Amino acid sequence: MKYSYAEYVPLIKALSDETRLKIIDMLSCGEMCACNILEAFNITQPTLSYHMKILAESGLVKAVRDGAWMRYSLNSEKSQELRLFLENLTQHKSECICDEYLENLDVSDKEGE
Amino acid sequence: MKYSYAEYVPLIKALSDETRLKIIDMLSCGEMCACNILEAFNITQPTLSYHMKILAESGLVKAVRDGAWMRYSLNSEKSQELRLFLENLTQHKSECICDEYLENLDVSDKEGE
DNA sequence: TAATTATATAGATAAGTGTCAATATGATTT
DNA sequence: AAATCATATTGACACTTATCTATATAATTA
Repeated sequence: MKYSYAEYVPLIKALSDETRLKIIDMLSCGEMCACNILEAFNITQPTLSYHMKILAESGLVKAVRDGAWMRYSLNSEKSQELRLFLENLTQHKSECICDEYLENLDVSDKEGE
Repeated sequence: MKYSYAEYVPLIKALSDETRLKIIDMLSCGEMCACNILEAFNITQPTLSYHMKILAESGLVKAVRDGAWMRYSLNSEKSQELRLFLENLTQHKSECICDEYLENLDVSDKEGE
């Protein structure tokens, strides 16, 4: 595997918070507006807005303005992409990042020595 | 889905760092000792030790002392467990967390109102 | 036993995160 | 136009994170 790690970090970070995991789970049932989601949590409206921004910027959640409301929904392509990344990452590979690391030590994190 | 969100947060946090993603990728090729992993990165030994502790405590990585060395390997059961959790989380569900949230509002985060 | 090698811990620090209250913006309704 | 409703932004704050240097521990070798 190669060069895509950093790309997935914001995606994974977006999922590394309990509140956001619950929001994702709620959205898996279908589209919801912010006010509906807010009802389900003991957090303030600005805090929810903060979490929704992180989820939307990660690409996991689609955000569409509908008049005064924001309609949020899951981007299932993105979540599948993440699952595939994780599968590939953890899967046993014969062609391996270690080859580069250990043979010529010439990869991003370890520059010319 | 229910009550397991918090349990998965440390697991996901463990993956939310580029260095640790690369370590996981290296370990997907097979068992390695800390000194071998260290060679591949521009970080100090204590920093690697810190990352390995997070990975080991998350359960994603098995750590075994072998004399002076630490032998690290992937716990593929754990990574599969995570992938299944994510699949379940993002999958469309008819029986939904929202039912509880929106009908009786009586779940962990939102106590009695 | 002394030196060396491999790893862990402690303490410091800069940057990032999640939360809130206060306020702003933007859309709808009266 | 004014009031209201839905959402976003700002600034503050406590807490967490990733990193380092210095040092400790633990195992191996000379």
